[in-house]
Amino acid sequence: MTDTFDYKNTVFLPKTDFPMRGNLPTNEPKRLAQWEAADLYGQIREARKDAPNFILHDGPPYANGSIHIGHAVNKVLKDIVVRSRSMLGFNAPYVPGWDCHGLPIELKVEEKFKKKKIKKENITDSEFRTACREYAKGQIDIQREEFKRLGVIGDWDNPYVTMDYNFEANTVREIGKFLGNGGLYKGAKPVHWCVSCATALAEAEVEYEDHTSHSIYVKFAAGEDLTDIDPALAGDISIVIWTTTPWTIPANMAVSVGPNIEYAAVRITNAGENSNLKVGEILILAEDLRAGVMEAIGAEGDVLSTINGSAFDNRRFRHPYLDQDAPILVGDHVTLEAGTGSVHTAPGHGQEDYEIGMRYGLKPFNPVSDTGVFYEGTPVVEGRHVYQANAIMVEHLQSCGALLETSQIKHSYPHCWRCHKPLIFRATPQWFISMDKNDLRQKALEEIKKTEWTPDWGENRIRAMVEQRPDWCVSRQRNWGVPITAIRCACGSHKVTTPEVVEGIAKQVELGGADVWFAKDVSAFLPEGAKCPDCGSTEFEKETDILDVWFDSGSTHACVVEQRDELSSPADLYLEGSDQHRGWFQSSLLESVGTRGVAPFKGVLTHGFVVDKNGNKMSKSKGNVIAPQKIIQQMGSDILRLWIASSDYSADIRISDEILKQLAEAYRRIRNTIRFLLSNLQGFDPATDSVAIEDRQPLDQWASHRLAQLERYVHDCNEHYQFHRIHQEIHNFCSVDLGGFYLDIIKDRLYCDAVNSTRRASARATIYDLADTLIRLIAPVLPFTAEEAWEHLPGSDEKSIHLQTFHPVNDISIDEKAWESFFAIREQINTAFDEAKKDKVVGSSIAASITVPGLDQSFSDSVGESWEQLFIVAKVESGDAISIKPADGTKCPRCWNVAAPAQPEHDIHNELCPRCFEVVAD
RNA sequence: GGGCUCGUAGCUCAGUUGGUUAGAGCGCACGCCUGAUAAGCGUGAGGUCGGUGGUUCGAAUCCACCCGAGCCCA
Repeated sequence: MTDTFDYKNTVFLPKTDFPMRGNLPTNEPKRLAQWEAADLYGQIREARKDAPNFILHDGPPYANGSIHIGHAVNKVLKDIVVRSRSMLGFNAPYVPGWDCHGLPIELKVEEKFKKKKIKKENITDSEFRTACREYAKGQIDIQREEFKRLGVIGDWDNPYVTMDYNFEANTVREIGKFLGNGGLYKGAKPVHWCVSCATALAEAEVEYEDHTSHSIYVKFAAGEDLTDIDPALAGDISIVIWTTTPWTIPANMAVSVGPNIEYAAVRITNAGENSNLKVGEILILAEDLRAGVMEAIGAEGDVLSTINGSAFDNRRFRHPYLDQDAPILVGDHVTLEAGTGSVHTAPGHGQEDYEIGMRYGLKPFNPVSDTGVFYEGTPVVEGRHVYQANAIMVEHLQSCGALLETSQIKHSYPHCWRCHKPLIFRATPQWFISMDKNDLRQKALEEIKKTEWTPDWGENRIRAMVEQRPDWCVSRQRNWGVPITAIRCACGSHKVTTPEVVEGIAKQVELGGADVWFAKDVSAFLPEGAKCPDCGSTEFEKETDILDVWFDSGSTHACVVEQRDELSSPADLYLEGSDQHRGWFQSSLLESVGTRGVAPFKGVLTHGFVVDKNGNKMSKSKGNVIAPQKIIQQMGSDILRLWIASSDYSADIRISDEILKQLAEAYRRIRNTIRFLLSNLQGFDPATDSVAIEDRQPLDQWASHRLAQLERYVHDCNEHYQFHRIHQEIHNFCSVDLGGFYLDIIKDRLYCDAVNSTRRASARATIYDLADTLIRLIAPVLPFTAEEAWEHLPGSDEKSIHLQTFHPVNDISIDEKAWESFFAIREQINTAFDEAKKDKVVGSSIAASITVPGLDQSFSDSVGESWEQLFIVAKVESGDAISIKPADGTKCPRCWNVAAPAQPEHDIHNELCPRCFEVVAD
């Protein structure tokens, strides 16, 4: 009889509908649809409406192209912040946004017209802008779906969009504030200029790439007697400059030398093959660079004398071929890194040249047009393009006797971020936001100090940048953007553009978009009979430049955070990649400080960039790009999110197939642990079946204590944005504390004890806590999985897990020392078991009898478990050493423990152990 | 070239104010179980803490330089 009695049905084996495999790629979209149908985001807002705000303000991605892995990292980190703050009890609305204006979209739209064979001349600016608007809208729709698929929760139906009329109107108001307070001025400065795109570029739009340039050494002859400086300076004297931009020679205005540099007067003794050198003439060179220069120009000479650079201050030298002076300027920007120690200075074509030129009263002279062609009347290069002018200039300088040497040099050179053509520096009329007017720089630095930077080195980084940065050039000579709505009088004054006028313009933009500025006559924006406050004229013109897109996005605190009811300013957190110290963090800071005197954020969090397994950046050419779409399709968003959460974002974040595989394994571990917990909660009702921690079995108290520790740890990590520690700790907890110990031991109770036994009830109550807490803790990182598990948790709120909060676990103190020594013995026993099993002494430990030295019976008593239970063996005896042998006795056919049967004479249940006999015989 | 940052086992991460033979999990190898089973458990092997020099009784931890990588700038 006993052979055939099936005890399996009397054992409470785990059972659950929560599947072992997540099947994420197919299940996640369904879950998204369910959340959307239920308006989960709206539900959360309603649930948290009275809670304190936590405002994470979204930095707008540029509305162009599909999202890449960097977008995914950024948006998921934001989402984890938003979800965790919500579960910490905050009201954390998330309003995503997009940056819509700017050159990249213009270029895309131009391409589209080109493909349709429509010439630029045949479309109006207005039509073009409409096309840009449509294109941006399409891009937003693409990215929105991709972001949603990542599980990012937010107000996707009402995002902010920088091309919305309201946003544009508020941008007009913001730039108007700078105009009103004098922070905005029109000047001419050399700016990075792309002659191909015919526009000025912001620093953020410049990329450095290798470029081969002409390197030239050029003589500038003395234009006056210099013997008062040093008697050696008699005869045929020249100062030698070195430059890699020969095309700027037509705009040369001066030669700069260093104040702390010694210059040698070198008399040529051997001119070698150099046709533009004569024996006896004297060259002025930095002494430290003399040897190298002499070798380069193929000549030999004697040093007659050395003279400090400052001695040449303002002395007259002559342009190599134009009938004009090139005075000597003394400046600290001159270095001995390369060249001759004397620097060709063209204030219209270089930042440093401009600055020193200003000090000496030299105007920035620029003979180059928007498209890079030299203006009419420019000697030698008139009508030629700057790209061609290098060769022309080299030839001309050679023929006029000024060129000493020319060669090719490969170096890093600024290029346009869009068309990748080499840039030039070109002085043009531009609008600037002054860093010093109204103490903008100083105030910004003070606000930086008040902001909480995560990681903390972010503060140093942005401070150094703000300390050094030049005035902010906010002009763009393009179409697709918010106009700088200044009205100019012929006298150059913009004073007619009063705050009232700006507000009137903004009102019109609200109704018709920024297009109205271009569409209407200037009179539409001025009051009747407006007169220039400076000259009394009544003739005005509209400025035509548009704003740098960084100004748009820098204004989001004003156009979004201050505008929307659910948000509040300043935001609690801005969270972006570390490149934004120079980008959005800075433009937002400067805009806000310049208009409101305070930073728009209380805290700033930055993350690193995604790199491949070797730590190298991802690029198409290297073929090491990993697309988020592919990961989602193959593994699911929760895996992608787990990767992001598990990475320490304060440095670069690595990704590879191996790393993803590892995360998939980790996911499985967490999922299966939760599954096991759920499977042992059949019929459990937390309302009636919970057990107070004081009343639980000591072993269960241990598990509860560990859970409480974990919960506190995760809580703390969430507060401090230390997400990777959360994953590490949860995973460890599942593997070591639960799988490797606790769950293994309580299986006996769960499966075999009587349904209503105290010990089983205690374990089930603990398991419920474990499941409930683990599901909450993973929810911000694994929103899909958490929701699915939540549905399977008995007695859980019918509302989404994402409406819940974290809650502390009741804790109870345990004897940590005693547990430590227990685990130490356990480890030794496990090692012994491993050998015993390999030697085939025993198979499973449950059928083994062991001896253990120095057992502390009081521990076993205090834990309320027998040693047999704790070690999961048949018999434990005290002995001199650890030994293992097969256990004597009968294997209970129900619980598989080896023991003496309770009723060997029983008709049916003659092999059952006492516990099982009681349960089965009832 | 400059500023900031990073470099601990194959992978992801710990490592408190410098102090005993540098930790965890995963992966791997070798076993066990077959009542978490396209699961679960155990044991084990892996590191001259990027390199070199220095400070110190003592350095993964402090300093200098170098190498590699990233972001930003020139």
